[in-house]
Amino acid sequence: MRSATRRPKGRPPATDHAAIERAAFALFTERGFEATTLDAIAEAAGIGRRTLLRYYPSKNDIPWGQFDESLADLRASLAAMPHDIPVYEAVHRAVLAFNHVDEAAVPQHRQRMTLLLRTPALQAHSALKYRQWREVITCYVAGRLGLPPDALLPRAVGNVTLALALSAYEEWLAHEDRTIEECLDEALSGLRAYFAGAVGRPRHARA
Amino acid sequence: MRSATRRPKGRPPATDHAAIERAAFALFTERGFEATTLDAIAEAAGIGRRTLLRYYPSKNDIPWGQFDESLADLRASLAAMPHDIPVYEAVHRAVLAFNHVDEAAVPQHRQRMTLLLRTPALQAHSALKYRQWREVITCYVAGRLGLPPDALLPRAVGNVTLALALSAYEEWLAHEDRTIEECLDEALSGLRAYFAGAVGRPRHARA
DNA sequence: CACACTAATGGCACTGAGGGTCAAAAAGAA
DNA sequence: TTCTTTTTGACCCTCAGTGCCATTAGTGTG
Repeated sequence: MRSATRRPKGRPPATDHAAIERAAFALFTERGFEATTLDAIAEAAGIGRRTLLRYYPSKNDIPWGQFDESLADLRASLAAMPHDIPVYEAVHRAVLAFNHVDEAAVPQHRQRMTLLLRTPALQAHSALKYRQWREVITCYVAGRLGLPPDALLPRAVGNVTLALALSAYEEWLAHEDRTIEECLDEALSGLRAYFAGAVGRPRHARA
Repeated sequence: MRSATRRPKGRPPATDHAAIERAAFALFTERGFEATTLDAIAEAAGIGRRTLLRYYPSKNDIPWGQFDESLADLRASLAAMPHDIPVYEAVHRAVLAFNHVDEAAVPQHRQRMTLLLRTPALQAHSALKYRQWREVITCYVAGRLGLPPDALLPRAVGNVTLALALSAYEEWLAHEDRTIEECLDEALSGLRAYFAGAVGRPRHARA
């Protein structure tokens, strides 16, 4: 049963991230995030509190799971984009691909994102996670435009792309029947119209 | 000397927000934000720690000062915008006005924004402040478009406008010689070009 | 002047997050 | 068995934030 990737040397881990997250999410949904203490999570996962804090640098990082590792996918996806499409198109496609989840995993993803987007402590902490995500976008855009990554435009595109993605996620959470892809598309096209000035002289509708 | 707005009743306050912020910023710049404890700030301000936490709900709120109150200005500024200009133009003008600071106050503003934008704990906490700021934009846009405030487009505009403002601030902080107005203008126009697809086939520049 | 009344203060105790240190536990290797 | 390696978890500490409550410093009244 334990043939694959044979154990290297010392004492084997008592648990893994998946098990901890299962225990943690059960408690979060039961009592809420803030009301769940690290002690409670550790006990539910059958480990010590100190060990729990070795698996995750902070309580706030638990709902994010292995997010940091997944950023490599986003980077790779961007790198694989053809060079003959507009930058915004490449970015949009990569964001769509990055946020695709299998049908079966949708309920878990909804639960996770609900927690992340509706819990104040996590809304705050997430800013630190988003920063890394934005950097991936920013670096790609800077590369495509031949600008340094700390130039205004690439950074603005990184910030704005994140803003769009979060808007789409909020919409997705509020409407059970929608897909993330739909929401992302709508957010992008709506914003393009907004910036083109094609939206916002509604002298006709209402009053 | 104490004629204006005579004291109402009970024990007079031992300090005020301005005095606390002065003491706090001195310590923040001296030792850094994280390394400054609430006890140290309270002592420097000549008050008890418990009292300090009545003036500010948390340590993270100190650098933000009276931000919440200033949101009323943003709201008013938007409400006063003419209805015959595109929504994005109205929003842009209001954001410019909101972020205008007097020449004399620029150094303090730089110091405050540096702290807010470059301190991880504050980057995180600021997300909660930004939320209220975004809501003001979102509600205005929703009103102009005849949509509910929780519709996708108004929310996206709120998120994106914040993203632009933050990008401009980062640029402003990195370049002593620039004004916030310039940076905001450049961010907005750059993004309009980006979304128009007018940017990003730089087959001519370099290689 | 003494006595209420009122609002701000600040001390005390408590919880919970997070980190540093280190001895014990549990595996493989010699 | 013994050595080596890695994880574990106990113990102790600091600091943010909260509830509670007696104290203090003013104002207003008899």
